Amino acid sequence: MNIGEAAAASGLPAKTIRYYEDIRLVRPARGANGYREFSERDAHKLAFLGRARSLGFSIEDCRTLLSLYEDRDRASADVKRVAREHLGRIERKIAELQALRGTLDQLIARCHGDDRPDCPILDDLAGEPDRTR
Amino acid sequence: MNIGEAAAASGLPAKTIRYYEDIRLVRPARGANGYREFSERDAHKLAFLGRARSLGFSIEDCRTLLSLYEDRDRASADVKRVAREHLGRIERKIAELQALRGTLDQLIARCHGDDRPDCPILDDLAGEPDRTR
DNA sequence: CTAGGGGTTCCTGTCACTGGAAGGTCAATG
DNA sequence: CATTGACCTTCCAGTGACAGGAACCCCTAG
Repeated sequence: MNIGEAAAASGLPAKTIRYYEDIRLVRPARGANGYREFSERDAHKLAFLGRARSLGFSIEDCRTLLSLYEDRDRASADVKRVAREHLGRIERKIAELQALRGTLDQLIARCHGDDRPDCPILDDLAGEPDRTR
Repeated sequence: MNIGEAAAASGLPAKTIRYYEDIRLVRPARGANGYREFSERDAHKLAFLGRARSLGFSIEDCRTLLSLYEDRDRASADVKRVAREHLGRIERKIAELQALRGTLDQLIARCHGDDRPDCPILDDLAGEPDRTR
């Protein structure tokens, strides 16, 4: 199957598949005309990558997960560790964004948002002490 | 004040300040020796930018906020709109990450994480239907 | 024979910096 | 006066994970 079919089968854009070949995540065969030839196994790998990426795993994590997937002697502990580290990063990111949300929420609440120029949001960004809080 | 002092005063790395000049967020004067010369006003702007960036505003948002900050005839509604749009992006991102966390949590919980090879995390990534859930 | 819809490579751009190389300038010291 | 070391300058490359587009090749149908 050529790249268009592989894209349809895996749900990944052809551009992305070419990129994955560039960084050696997949290594499709080549036909006489220079076209990539994807096996079922290649397509399966691509779908695996698509799902791993949609869970937010980095490309390097994907590389690790893929090699674990293909290793019949893997230990599930290794997979779990990768997933847990990823989960930790996500949780830290959530906490960080929630803190931002809290700050922004407060600033927005205090700004009347009309056609007058005075604005607690700008005051805060300018480092001015807040007299209304 | 030269770039090192401006960096210390604003809390931004000198590299970042040079970059901000590159993209015309600040326009410090130049001395006879070619060194940048930052006024108090410049330093204040840099600190403003640092705070806006730390709230997660994009550079383009910062550009807008800075011009609003410097416009005495601004309407606070304009500032509030920028902030609300940013807040919306943050909230969408939080929701997205929370969904990822939920999925990952479940997968991790079901993986025994020992030295055996069978692993629900890999099974899920491989697209296999789950028999234990 | 031509048109179109595949495919190919290569280059550029994204975002907001960061690191590093090669070299100029300044203030203090020997 | 020469040197040292801290500072400054510019320019180039890399980050992550692609996306857009140009220029060109290939295959099939009409």
